[in-house]
Amino acid sequence: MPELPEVETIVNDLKKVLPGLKIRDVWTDLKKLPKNIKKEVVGRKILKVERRGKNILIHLDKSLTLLVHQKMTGHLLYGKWQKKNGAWQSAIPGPLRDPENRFIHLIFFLSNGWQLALCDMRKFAKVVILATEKIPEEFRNIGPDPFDKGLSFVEFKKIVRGKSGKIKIVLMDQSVIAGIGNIYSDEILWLAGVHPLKPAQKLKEEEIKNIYKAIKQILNKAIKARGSSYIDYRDAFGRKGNYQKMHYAYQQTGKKCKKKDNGIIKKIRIAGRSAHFCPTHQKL
DNA sequence: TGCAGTGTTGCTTC
DNA sequence: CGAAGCAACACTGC
Repeated sequence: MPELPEVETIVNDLKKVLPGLKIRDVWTDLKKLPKNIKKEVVGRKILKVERRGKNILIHLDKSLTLLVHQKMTGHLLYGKWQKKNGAWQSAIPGPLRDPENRFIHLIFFLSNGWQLALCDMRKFAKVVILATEKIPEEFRNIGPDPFDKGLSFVEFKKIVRGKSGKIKIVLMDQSVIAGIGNIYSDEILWLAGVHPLKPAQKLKEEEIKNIYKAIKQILNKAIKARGSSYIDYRDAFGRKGNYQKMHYAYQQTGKKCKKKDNGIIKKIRIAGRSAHFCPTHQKL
């Protein structure tokens, strides 16, 4: 489930290999992909790769941008594949042959003989080509990045206090702050010591401050660990991340709280999704 | 064996 | 208007 740390990892990987290459051809079996994609991108040169929230932007020449949102099970891979018995198989041994990397649904063939592929078991990912100038409009509903210099505590407090609803839901709201999903909202609230069901408007100044600090601490730690590979996530070279080994709360149901407060991690459902927390130090 | 669980986003419904 | 539910989809595990 690629959230900010996973997208950041993939984007950093792709930054090392893609710029300067040209797209020579495109293959896909996705039905809902815009039909013009192939026509638009073939012959284009890749200039720059960047992240916006959980979105990946691949800037091309002729003022075009390829926008990829990996949604739940999508991840971009850089490698070489060949068709064998009707299925794409990695031509290179190693992590790309991990079974989680076998759901190849889109391939960009590059000018150096390598390929950029979208692996996406559930085919939820969004891939669109748009004029670079349309990006602000595309992202009109996306909030600041947690690492934006402009996002001071005062600003963050104002945003959070202005939202109704439970704090976990507010943290996952991409229009509030961009990049946090189910895994990291659990992790952030555990570290901040705030109950996921607490209404955002009822948070004390100190609690908001703890959340504000926890966001950066958790996300930085997860980026260093190259993201969470709870199930399917892999980096651009097909390798697992390591943050799932350090989870405090997410999927830790029944385990002892790592704060050593005798709490046992509990799992509840909030708005149809799982939430994990320690009832001892995360009080309502 | 069949069905619940897995989570992101946007759309629909109330 | 806001909150809740669901569809898009495929595979795993109980």
